[in-house]
Amino acid sequence: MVQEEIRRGPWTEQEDVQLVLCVNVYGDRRWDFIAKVSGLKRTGKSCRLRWVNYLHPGLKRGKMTPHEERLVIELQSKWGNRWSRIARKLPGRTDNEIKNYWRTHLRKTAQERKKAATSPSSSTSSFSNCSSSVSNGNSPTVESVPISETKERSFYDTGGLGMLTAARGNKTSQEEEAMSQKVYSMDEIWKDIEFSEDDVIQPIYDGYGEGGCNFSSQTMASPVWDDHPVSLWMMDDEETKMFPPISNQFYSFYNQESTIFAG
DNA sequence: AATCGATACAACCGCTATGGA
DNA sequence: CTCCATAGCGGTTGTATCGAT
Repeated sequence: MVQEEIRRGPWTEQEDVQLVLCVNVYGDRRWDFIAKVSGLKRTGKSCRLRWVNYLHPGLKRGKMTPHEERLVIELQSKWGNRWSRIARKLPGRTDNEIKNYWRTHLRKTAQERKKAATSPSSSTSSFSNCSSSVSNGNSPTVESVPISETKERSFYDTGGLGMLTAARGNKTSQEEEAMSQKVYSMDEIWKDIEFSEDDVIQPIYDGYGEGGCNFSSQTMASPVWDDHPVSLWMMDDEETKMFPPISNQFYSFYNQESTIFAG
């Protein structure tokens, strides 16, 4: 048996759409199955991660608000590095995002502290505005983290998937220009999917996106299960083969959208 | 204009928890 | 009870981008 090559690295738009379609149809469980029927040469694990951290419609785009920052700091001090737990308190934020955020600030803070230690005169430094409750055994050395002094660009601010797309390939200037005019965000993808599959499956999501990011982790796809209690998961390998990879369906969708994706 | 370091984010890896056979 | 498959979690790494020099 020849092991099929597993793809790694950054996801392409095509893969993203394929995955979204699959999850839309089959739900966000059984990732190995999804990986198989989707035709994606990815592991189930990879699919899940991509979905959870990037494609989930409830994800909030944009940089952390001061309130969120404060919350992260407080919860981290309370619970330590229980990122998934912390993430549950921040609707629309993923554990990965919070983890990365914390790591960045942790490093920043460590540097600041180091600096402060070497120059006593600046010991009060810039952290005086931080939550006072921080600092217990859980968090390594951080006592506080600067809140909202972020001048950094925001990945999501600039178009999320669209920006990723622009960043990913070696686009020609024409393509980049087109991209800048037509940023194809996940929200739009979802709208398109809802539209194009309207008669195939009930839209699972309602009220996603900016402002409506009240997703509780189970909102996604579960309706599919509710509607199909004797689920597709009961297929064995043979049955799986009878399920054409979703990519076939995908291509019809993809073709419709090709002008957007391919320019 | 080129280079380099810092930053932010995506993705992977390894381990653990959980549930079903 | 044990074994196995799968999902989930936390840590780590890779890389694109930006700003400073």
